[in-house]
Amino acid sequence: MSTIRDVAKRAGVAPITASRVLNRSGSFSDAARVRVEAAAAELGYVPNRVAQSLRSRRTRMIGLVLTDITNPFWTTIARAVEDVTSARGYHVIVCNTDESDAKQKQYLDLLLQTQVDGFLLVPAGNAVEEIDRIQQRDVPLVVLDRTLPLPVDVVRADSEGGAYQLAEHLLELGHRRIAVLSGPRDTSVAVDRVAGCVRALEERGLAADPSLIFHGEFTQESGAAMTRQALFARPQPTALFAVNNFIAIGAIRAVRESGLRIPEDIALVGFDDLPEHLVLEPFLTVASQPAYEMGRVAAERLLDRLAQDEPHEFQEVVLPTPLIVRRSSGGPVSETS
Amino acid sequence: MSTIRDVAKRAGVAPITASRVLNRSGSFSDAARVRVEAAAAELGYVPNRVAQSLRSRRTRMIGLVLTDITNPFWTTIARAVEDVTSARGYHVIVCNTDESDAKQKQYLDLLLQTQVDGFLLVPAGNAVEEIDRIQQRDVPLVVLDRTLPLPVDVVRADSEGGAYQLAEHLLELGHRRIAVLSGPRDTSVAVDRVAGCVRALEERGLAADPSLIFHGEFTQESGAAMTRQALFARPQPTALFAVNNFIAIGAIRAVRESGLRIPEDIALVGFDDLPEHLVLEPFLTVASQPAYEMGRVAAERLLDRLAQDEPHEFQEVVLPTPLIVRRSSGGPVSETS
DNA sequence: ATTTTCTTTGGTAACGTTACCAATTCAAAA
DNA sequence: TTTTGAATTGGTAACGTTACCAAAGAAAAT
Repeated sequence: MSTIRDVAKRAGVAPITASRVLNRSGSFSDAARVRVEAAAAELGYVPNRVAQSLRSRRTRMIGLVLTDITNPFWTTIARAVEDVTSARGYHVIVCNTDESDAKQKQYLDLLLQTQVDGFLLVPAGNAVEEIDRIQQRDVPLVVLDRTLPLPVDVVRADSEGGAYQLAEHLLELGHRRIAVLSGPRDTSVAVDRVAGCVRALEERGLAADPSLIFHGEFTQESGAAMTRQALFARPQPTALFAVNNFIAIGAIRAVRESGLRIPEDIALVGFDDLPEHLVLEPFLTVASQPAYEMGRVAAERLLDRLAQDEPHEFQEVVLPTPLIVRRSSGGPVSETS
Repeated sequence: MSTIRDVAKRAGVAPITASRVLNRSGSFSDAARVRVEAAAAELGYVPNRVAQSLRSRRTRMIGLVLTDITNPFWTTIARAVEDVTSARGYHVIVCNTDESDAKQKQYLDLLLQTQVDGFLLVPAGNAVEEIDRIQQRDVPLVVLDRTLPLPVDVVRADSEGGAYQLAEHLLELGHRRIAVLSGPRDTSVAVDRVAGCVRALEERGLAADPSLIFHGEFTQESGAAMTRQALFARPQPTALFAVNNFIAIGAIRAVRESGLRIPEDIALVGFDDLPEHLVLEPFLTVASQPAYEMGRVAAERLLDRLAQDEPHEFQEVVLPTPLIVRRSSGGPVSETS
């Protein structure tokens, strides 16, 4: 394969001049430009980004570390990130942690070695140490979706507020026993969504029943398992609150298994809308997170950080989570139910 | 940031010895190993993969170029690819072409510059020239999902066979007027699925009605548009055959718009199952493609190609597309319908 | 005509690593 | 004791590019 040296030789200039022409940097004569461009075309020259990166200390790659790209919420975010970054000449390396601390650490280590210019991270578990290591090395990082007890840029949705709205919606419909099906306790979104729900109850002078708050994982299986437990509670809850899309799907399955109907026998609300193009009959009442927007904003913020050199204030961007009422939450609940 | 030189100095050895210890290559004494490892740990040494790549001419990165990761079919494939390659220390760079030749060319060029070790490509449009360029440079490449008139490794599903089965299923139910909603003519899967359908008709001595074969894009909008046209045909088709999942969803929307019911008024079959975890009520009769398996096999094949040096025979792997019968195809059609 | 300034060009070195070759050490074999 | 061979270690250079510095030439100002 030909190098810039070959191009330069063929054009009768020094390699550095060829470099300047090909990168439109520095100055060069028109004659030089023509000859270099011709030589490059004739040789089918392909610049070697690895060498460029070594010299310039920039790889134009960013690491996108999320939990599971198979979840449409993350898929959409990944797509947004790719759209934004590729428009500016960056490549995206995608990694799935499956909420595992070990995998997360491994990926972050590897990405550091790869010298990615920046990180977009959905922190799994306790990522504080890892993030610290990254910041120590001055690699820009934007945390997505979740908060952490750390000074760091964050782009997320309003989990607490969304949950509050959902709970309020259920309360207005007359529900008083609401089972909350949540995720891992060390994940801010799981905690925030429970908190929003509890606040809605308390603002109405109602106490949240701790035995109706479940913590599991963000999976269908866990959602189904929590639902089965919830249905054992007496008096039985009249509504279920699933804190993410997979948990909601598991809940629906488990409710059906039990022979109950949604919303006639039990109401259900959830978080995260599924993309419009995937769902035929939108059915679930949700607090919808603006996934594409989150990815876009996070990627733009990261690129901004890459461009600026001076240290900066860390910012937290919180996007709204509008309530979308559909059938699953049902009409008002009669007093006897 | 510390380099291998710093580690070596601190350990009192030459850089090359430190390199040998850290990479477990060549030979070194136990004493050297201990000192180098200690030094590396104390300095928080992070090997620079860019420099390694420049020297070794391997980046341990592969490019995954597909049409749109937002489609669950591709999402699943991407996940499989990431699982397989990351287990062997490779990174995946994901690119969305949206079926655009221009975008595809741009991405492939960029990935060549990046010196990825290999390509997994879902070719958009006429990718022959681009692929040629890649093969010219001896970068291994595996084509996913689609065939091309080129000697190249391919991993795909049995489109023709799956379509044949679907058509047969409809014919057995008594349908005679089947509208085929297909994708771009320059995409092998679009052509193959039409062909499978036509073969099923012809084997029963029936002629395919060319006015019932539509070519559009692999999108919901296009699926809906083709469906509207199909419904204008007289006599009206009794069944619709959507060649991919997005087209099927568009078809369902358009049918509903028209006031008809599936399957009572018109039957529908499709290609590509949606992942189980996304669909509450599986409804669509489909030829299901083993997406994860396709991604896995393709990634493994590519990694094998990277490992071997000698030239090899190109292989085409065709995975089965089992028929899954559900409600959307309906029961037998009465003669009068 | 001389000085100043700007444009263009090139030489050298460096980014961090490892391939390649050569030297040294040490133990085992003769 | 000498020889042989294996294990260990290091020096040098190179991967392909561009940053940095300096020089040469051209154009403008005095």
